[in-house]
Amino acid sequence: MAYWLIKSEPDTWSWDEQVKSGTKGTSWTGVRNHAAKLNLMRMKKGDRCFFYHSNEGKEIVGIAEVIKEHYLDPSDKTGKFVAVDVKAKDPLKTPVTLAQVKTEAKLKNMALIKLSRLSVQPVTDAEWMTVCKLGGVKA
DNA sequence: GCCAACGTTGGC
DNA sequence: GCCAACGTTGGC
Repeated sequence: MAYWLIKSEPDTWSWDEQVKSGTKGTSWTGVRNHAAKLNLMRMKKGDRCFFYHSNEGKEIVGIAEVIKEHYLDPSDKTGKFVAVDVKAKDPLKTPVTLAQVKTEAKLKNMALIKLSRLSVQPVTDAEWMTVCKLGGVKA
Protein backbone atom coordinates (compact mmCIF):
# COMPACT_ATOMS: atom_id res chain seq x y z
CA MET A 1 0.00 0.00 0.00
CA ALA A 2 1.20 3.48 -0.81
CA TYR A 3 0.85 6.65 1.20
CA TRP A 4 -0.03 10.15 0.03
CA LEU A 5 -0.83 13.59 1.28
CA ILE A 6 -3.65 15.63 -0.18
CA LYS A 7 -4.19 19.29 0.52
CA SER A 8 -7.32 21.28 0.79
CA GLU A 9 -8.16 24.74 1.97
CA PRO A 10 -10.75 24.23 4.70
CA ASP A 11 -12.74 27.15 3.26
CA THR A 12 -13.21 25.14 0.10
CA TRP A 13 -13.40 21.59 1.42
CA SER A 14 -12.59 20.69 5.01
CA TRP A 15 -11.94 17.48 6.86
CA ASP A 16 -15.31 17.91 8.63
CA GLU A 17 -17.08 17.97 5.30
CA GLN A 18 -15.12 14.92 4.22
CA VAL A 19 -16.25 13.11 7.38
CA LYS A 20 -19.86 14.11 6.73
CA SER A 21 -19.69 12.63 3.25
CA GLY A 22 -19.35 9.26 4.99
CA THR A 23 -18.38 5.91 3.57
CA LYS A 24 -19.38 6.70 0.01
CA GLY A 25 -16.75 9.45 0.05
CA THR A 26 -16.33 12.27 -2.42
CA SER A 27 -14.48 12.89 -5.62
CA TRP A 28 -11.20 14.74 -5.27
CA THR A 29 -11.47 17.09 -8.23
CA GLY A 30 -9.91 20.36 -9.25
CA VAL A 31 -6.29 19.29 -9.56
CA ARG A 32 -4.79 21.34 -12.39
CA ASN A 33 -1.14 20.53 -12.06
CA HIS A 34 0.60 17.78 -13.95
CA ALA A 35 2.85 16.62 -11.13
CA ALA A 36 -0.18 16.30 -8.86
CA LYS A 37 -2.07 14.56 -11.64
CA LEU A 38 0.66 11.95 -12.01
CA ASN A 39 0.39 11.22 -8.31
CA LEU A 40 -3.38 10.87 -8.57
CA MET A 41 -2.88 8.37 -11.37
CA ARG A 42 -0.54 6.31 -9.21
CA MET A 43 -3.07 5.98 -6.40
CA LYS A 44 -4.58 2.56 -5.89
CA LYS A 45 -7.77 1.59 -4.16
CA GLY A 46 -7.02 1.16 -0.47
CA ASP A 47 -4.09 3.59 -0.41
CA ARG A 48 -4.03 5.98 2.52
CA CYS A 49 -3.81 9.75 2.35
CA PHE A 50 -3.07 12.34 4.96
CA PHE A 51 -5.61 15.12 4.78
CA TYR A 52 -3.86 18.47 5.14
CA HIS A 53 -5.47 21.83 5.73
CA SER A 54 -3.57 24.59 3.93
CA ASN A 55 -3.80 28.29 4.76
CA GLU A 56 -6.17 27.85 7.67
CA GLY A 57 -4.76 25.50 10.24
CA LYS A 58 -1.73 24.33 8.28
CA GLU A 59 -1.92 20.92 9.84
CA ILE A 60 -2.51 17.29 9.01
CA VAL A 61 -5.92 16.54 10.46
CA GLY A 62 -6.93 13.10 9.32
CA ILE A 63 -6.43 9.98 7.27
CA ALA A 64 -8.46 9.27 4.16
CA GLU A 65 -8.62 6.18 2.01
CA VAL A 66 -8.73 5.92 -1.76
CA ILE A 67 -11.96 4.15 -2.73
CA LYS A 68 -11.95 4.73 -6.47
CA GLU A 69 -8.98 4.99 -8.76
CA HIS A 70 -8.44 7.83 -11.18
CA TYR A 71 -10.95 8.85 -13.82
CA LEU A 72 -11.44 11.97 -15.91
CA ASP A 73 -12.15 14.96 -13.73
CA PRO A 74 -15.72 15.99 -14.62
CA SER A 75 -14.95 19.56 -13.59
CA ASP A 76 -12.18 19.86 -16.17
CA LYS A 77 -13.48 20.96 -19.55
CA THR A 78 -10.20 20.25 -21.33
CA GLY A 79 -10.36 16.57 -20.42
CA LYS A 80 -6.73 16.50 -19.38
CA PHE A 81 -6.98 16.09 -15.65
CA VAL A 82 -8.17 13.32 -13.39
CA ALA A 83 -9.89 12.83 -10.06
CA VAL A 84 -10.05 10.01 -7.52
CA ASP A 85 -12.63 9.22 -4.85
CA VAL A 86 -11.62 9.30 -1.21
CA LYS A 87 -13.42 8.73 2.05
CA ALA A 88 -12.55 9.83 5.57
CA LYS A 89 -11.03 7.02 7.58
CA ASP A 90 -9.63 8.22 10.90
CA PRO A 91 -9.10 11.63 12.41
CA LEU A 92 -5.75 12.27 14.07
CA LYS A 93 -6.14 12.48 17.84
CA THR A 94 -3.75 15.41 17.72
CA PRO A 95 -3.36 17.29 14.45
CA VAL A 96 0.22 17.46 13.27
CA THR A 97 1.09 21.02 12.38
CA LEU A 98 3.39 22.28 9.69
CA ALA A 99 5.58 23.76 12.42
CA GLN A 100 5.97 20.28 13.97
CA VAL A 101 6.81 18.74 10.61
CA LYS A 102 9.52 21.34 10.17
CA THR A 103 11.09 20.72 13.55
CA GLU A 104 10.88 16.91 13.45
CA ALA A 105 14.17 15.64 12.01
CA LYS A 106 12.53 12.57 10.45
CA LEU A 107 10.07 14.72 8.54
CA LYS A 108 12.22 17.51 7.28
CA ASN A 109 12.49 15.97 3.82
CA MET A 110 8.75 15.67 3.38
CA ALA A 111 7.38 16.97 0.11
CA LEU A 112 5.11 19.15 2.22
CA ILE A 113 8.16 21.29 2.97
CA LYS A 114 10.27 20.70 -0.12
CA LEU A 115 7.46 21.01 -2.66
CA SER A 116 5.12 23.20 -0.72
CA ARG A 117 2.93 24.05 -3.68
CA LEU A 118 2.24 20.51 -4.80
CA SER A 119 -1.29 19.58 -3.80
CA VAL A 120 -1.01 15.80 -4.11
CA GLN A 121 2.22 14.39 -2.73
CA PRO A 122 3.77 11.01 -2.02
CA VAL A 123 4.61 10.16 1.61
CA THR A 124 7.23 7.57 2.49
CA ASP A 125 6.53 4.67 4.87
CA ALA A 126 8.87 6.17 7.46
CA GLU A 127 7.19 9.57 7.22
CA TRP A 128 3.77 7.94 7.52
CA MET A 129 4.78 6.11 10.71
CA THR A 130 6.27 9.23 12.22
CA VAL A 131 3.23 11.41 11.53
CA CYS A 132 0.89 8.72 12.86
CA LYS A 133 2.88 8.52 16.04
CA LEU A 134 2.84 12.30 16.50
CA GLY A 135 -0.87 12.34 15.69
CA GLY A 136 -1.71 9.64 18.22
CA VAL A 137 -3.08 7.07 15.76
CA LYS A 138 -1.80 3.67 14.75
CA ALA A 139 -0.40 3.48 11.25
C1' DG B 1 12.43 25.89 -28.44
C1' DC B 2 13.80 29.76 -25.46
C1' DC B 3 12.66 32.96 -22.12
C1' DA B 4 10.25 36.96 -20.13
C1' DA B 5 5.86 38.08 -18.27
C1' DC B 6 2.24 36.80 -15.73
C1' DG B 7 -0.88 34.16 -12.55
C1' DT B 8 -1.49 31.14 -8.61
C1' DT B 9 -0.40 28.88 -4.38
C1' DG B 10 0.54 28.99 0.21
C1' DG B 11 3.49 30.36 4.21
C1' DC B 12 4.42 34.23 6.92
C1' DG C 1 -1.28 41.84 2.46
C1' DC C 2 3.26 40.57 0.98
C1' DC C 3 6.33 37.81 -1.35
C1' DA C 4 8.88 33.56 -2.87
C1' DA C 5 8.39 29.56 -5.61
C1' DC C 6 6.94 27.72 -9.51
C1' DG C 7 3.86 26.54 -13.43
C1' DT C 8 1.97 28.38 -17.72
C1' DT C 9 1.54 31.36 -21.58
C1' DG C 10 2.82 33.72 -25.59
C1' DG C 11 6.10 36.43 -28.46
C1' DC C 12 10.03 35.82 -30.99
